[in-house]
Amino acid sequence: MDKNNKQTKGRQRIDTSKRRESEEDRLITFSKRRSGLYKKGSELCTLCGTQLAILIFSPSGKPFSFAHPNIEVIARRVLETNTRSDDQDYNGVMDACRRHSIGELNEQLTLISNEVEYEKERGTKLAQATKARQNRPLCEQKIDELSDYDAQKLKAWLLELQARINNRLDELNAAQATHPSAVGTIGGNASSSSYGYGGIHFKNFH
Amino acid sequence: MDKNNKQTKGRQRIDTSKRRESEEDRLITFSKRRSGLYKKGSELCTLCGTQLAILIFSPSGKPFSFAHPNIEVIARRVLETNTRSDDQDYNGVMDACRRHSIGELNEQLTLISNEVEYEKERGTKLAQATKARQNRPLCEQKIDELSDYDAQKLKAWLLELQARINNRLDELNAAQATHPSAVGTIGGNASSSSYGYGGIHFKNFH
DNA sequence: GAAACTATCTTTAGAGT
DNA sequence: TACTCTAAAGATAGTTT
Repeated sequence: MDKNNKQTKGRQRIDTSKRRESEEDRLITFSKRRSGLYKKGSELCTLCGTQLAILIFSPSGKPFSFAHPNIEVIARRVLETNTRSDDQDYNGVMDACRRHSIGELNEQLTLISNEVEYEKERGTKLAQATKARQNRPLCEQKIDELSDYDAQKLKAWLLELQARINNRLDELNAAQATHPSAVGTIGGNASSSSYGYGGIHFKNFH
Repeated sequence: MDKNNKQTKGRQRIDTSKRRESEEDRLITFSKRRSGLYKKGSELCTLCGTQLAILIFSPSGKPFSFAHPNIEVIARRVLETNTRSDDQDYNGVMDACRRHSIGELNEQLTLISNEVEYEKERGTKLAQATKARQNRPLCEQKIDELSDYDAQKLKAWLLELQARINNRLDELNAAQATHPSAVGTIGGNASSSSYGYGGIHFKNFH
């Protein structure tokens, strides 16, 4: 090899504001960067003591997830599903969330997120075993494979939520006459406080 | 300038397997790395055409989120919020977040996530304005302040979900007699698809 | 005290195996 | 297909403004 001729071209710049055209490149990049993202997330957790959940759907629609904490939660769920007996621990997780001043709905969201992840995985596992479920929509798999315990719990929450929403709807109906619909501009108001990477926007809520 | 006299020490290595001891360092690191994580996530979305959601709870329990897609939802909300004329407060609270696209239940998950975030923020804003609501539970604030549109939508989804859950419960009831409780090991099943960084585990669902 | 800077550390694109 | 290697691109810890 010529000394001036580097052994490889090394890392090349790519335009991160464009989708990779090649199917193969996209797959490779997805794999590499997903790992990178998980690692970053993991480090954020350990360095700052945060809790984190990442959900990714690949170009082909495959779901991937990363979360901290969750080994315990997922493990507990597996145990629960297998033996189903401990409300204690289950509620303990919820209480822990509450104590962290995460709002109730958010807590439920996290809970559901876990459901989804767990059931999704279990669905896949079962699918591998039976192959029969493979073509069913993901959402059905998830719901249809909820444990009795989780289904009851989820149902209870949904009922409660629904009641509150119905109240809200009643409220809105009652106030409908006095509710004018005004319209404002986005750009003018949002520009000073919102920004994005590559045209995608995000928010922090303080 | 003398090249040997560096202006700064530049980036120093830190141990990513340990929590930052200093409260201040932790806060700074959290802020910087959260941005970095969002950026990585964003790039992954654009490069590979994936759909993504990230939820982070800061050490103090504050929720942060990032998702792709959903700019439209946010945009509509900004419009809505702008009609209320307290844009200054709104801007002060807003920071950043990104959105792209996702699968069925996850789409709903993101939707709810947005609901939560939006309502939480709006709840806070209103609380600042009126002070009266401040002592009400967050969850009530959120539900009670849902727009008619969102409330209807959320309700519709809940009804559908509920129907599926009821089906599942019926299924479980019917199968109860024939349902032996099989027990499997966690490690055995999960090991082939889970691994981790620094003790935090994640999974891929194939 | 947030934003900018900069030297260094970390990630990763492309190529090879 | 999945690792490994290399060097450039990119992220960021500590500092300065």
